[in-house]
Amino acid sequence: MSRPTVHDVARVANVSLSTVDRVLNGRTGVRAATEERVRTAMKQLGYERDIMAANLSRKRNYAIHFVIPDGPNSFMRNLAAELETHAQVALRDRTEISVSLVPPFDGRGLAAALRRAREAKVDGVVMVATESAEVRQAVLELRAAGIQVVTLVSDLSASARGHFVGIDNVAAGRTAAGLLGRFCQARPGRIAIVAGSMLVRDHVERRLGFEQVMHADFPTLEVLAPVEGGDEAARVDRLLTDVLQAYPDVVGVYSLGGGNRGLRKALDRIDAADRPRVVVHELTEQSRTALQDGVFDAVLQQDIHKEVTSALVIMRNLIEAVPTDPRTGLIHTEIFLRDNLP
Amino acid sequence: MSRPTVHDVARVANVSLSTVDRVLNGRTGVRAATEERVRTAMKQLGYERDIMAANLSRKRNYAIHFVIPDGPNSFMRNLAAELETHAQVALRDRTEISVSLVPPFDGRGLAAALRRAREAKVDGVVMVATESAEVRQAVLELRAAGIQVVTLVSDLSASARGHFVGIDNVAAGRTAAGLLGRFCQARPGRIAIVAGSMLVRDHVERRLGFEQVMHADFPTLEVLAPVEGGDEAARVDRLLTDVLQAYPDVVGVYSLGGGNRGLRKALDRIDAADRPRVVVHELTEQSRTALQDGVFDAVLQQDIHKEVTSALVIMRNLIEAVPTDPRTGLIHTEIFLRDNLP
DNA sequence: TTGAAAGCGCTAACAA
DNA sequence: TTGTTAGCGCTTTCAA
Repeated sequence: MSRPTVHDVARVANVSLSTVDRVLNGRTGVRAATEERVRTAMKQLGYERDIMAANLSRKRNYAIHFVIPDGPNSFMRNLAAELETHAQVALRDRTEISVSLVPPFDGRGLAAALRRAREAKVDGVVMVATESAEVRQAVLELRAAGIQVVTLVSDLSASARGHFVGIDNVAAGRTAAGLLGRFCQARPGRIAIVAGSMLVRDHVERRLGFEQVMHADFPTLEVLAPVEGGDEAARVDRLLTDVLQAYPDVVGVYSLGGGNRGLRKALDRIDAADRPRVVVHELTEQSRTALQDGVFDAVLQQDIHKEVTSALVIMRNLIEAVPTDPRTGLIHTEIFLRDNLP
Repeated sequence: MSRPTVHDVARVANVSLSTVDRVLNGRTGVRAATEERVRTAMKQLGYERDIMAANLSRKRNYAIHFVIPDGPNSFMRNLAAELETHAQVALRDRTEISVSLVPPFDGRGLAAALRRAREAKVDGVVMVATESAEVRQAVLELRAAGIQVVTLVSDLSASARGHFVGIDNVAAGRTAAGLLGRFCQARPGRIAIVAGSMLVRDHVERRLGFEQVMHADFPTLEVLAPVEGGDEAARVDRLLTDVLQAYPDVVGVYSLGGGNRGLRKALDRIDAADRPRVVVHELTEQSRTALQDGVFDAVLQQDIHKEVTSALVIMRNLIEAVPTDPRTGLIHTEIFLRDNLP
């Protein structure tokens, strides 16, 4: 027995197709009594609308706009490349992806891009959020215009966004500590932290989680104050080299931002036997090689492909007002050792 | 500009809709010259068939049958629950999911279930494989009957299955070794392995990967021969207790199958300070609690939700002869410490 | 070997 | 307030 259609509902409720369609789509112009009859019929038959047929009829296309930061950050470059790929495939699912790049950490620029998206009358906006009052305002205006909003990678607090897709950065920091702490139990000593900038929310959260667990579970390891390398290789090299000279008993390093090339350089100056254990973020050519060479011990990563896929699924569900499995947006922080490199 | 349709192709090639349809679906009865004209038109227009419209027209329904092990193994219970959930949602995608349970580690029972699925004329079968000649034979028969086969969680060697969805179990074993080896560097000693059964490929592969890395990277740790607990708590408890008594210098345990409750029981009999480091598979109520209590150090996990979702996507693509992004079936082995429990 | 026409489940323009 | 009818892009009889 195949599933019931609008025809079946119409027949049972003793009305025409259009009337069924009207109540189905919440359009006006149906007497309460009639609507009731239709609803009863739908219940009775267990009717569920066939979204694909509906989309076919409507010639429905989902226009989804991504707003992501511009600049040299290799993670964001990967994101852009990922979107390029998805744009092709998504077409088959009646989804048109457009992308605009905005200056990083610039609330005003982001807000402007959101306004442009609203004027372009897209169906949904996915953005890597920067915290700012203007951005929150722009999001409210999008929602008021019936445009769905999803945050990606970086969330927006107290916002009207429909969903967040990304990893839990506090948990990532905690995980780094859980690993590094266990790795370093053979010889107590100090732990160095290399950050990009404490002006960036991810980094702040990662540091927070890291220190939480270090203090609670590995009290014999003393955590030094973070140095800020601005995600620049040369600066990271210089700063870390200074730290390693000032504290010869550094047994572990957590790098929670970019600039892994500089990190590696600094470490290569030390004898292999004396090198600290190292946990870093983001799987790149650099960090992959360093893992293989045994210079880095673990890499934490967020899978951009999964993030974009999830964002698209969530977006379509939001647009169709279909509920989404809450696990869809939850991106697990992946852990790579040299042993499970993809 | 909306995408080209069969009408456009027909017009450009100067043929009728049915002729376009014939070449589109590889049916016979088209002159070579005509077919060529149609193909040229499709190329020229960049035509891509709208699968949703095609399915609507065909009243296509995908009947997909899952065969999974029965018994108390909580990972498999979760899988069953997951399928229950998916069955509801999948209906919206014209997919009917059915499930049959077979005794674990029983090739004959699995083969019988596969035969029944063939007689039920489903479109595809997804199975958690047990290695056996009968199973391989049954798979060949399915394929001969035009039924697609996907293996889930545990693969079938030298088989005709169309795809495998699951984690890379060799890599998982290697990862376990990478973690456990680093965790145990403080005090050298022996490493115990608890397996379920060497009849399932995932367990064999995990052991393989584990021993590879242990021997190569941590030669001071001696790996004992695995004990087979059949994924049963009581047996795991008994076997591990025996091992721990026979070898008081066991500093690490890798449990690559089920029966974590038994594992925990055996460990609880030891003083906290003397307990070995422990890495296990599958996040369950049991293992989660043990992580929180510090009895287990790390849990490797495969996300069942993602696996089922991927299996369905791949299955539909296989049935439609549409290529699948190779990343779809590749499920990352997630690593949980007490610090990143979801 | 080819084509015309009806229909899949749903929507929308137009009538009544 | 309700109904009729013609599609959406594709498949499938049935004729030619």
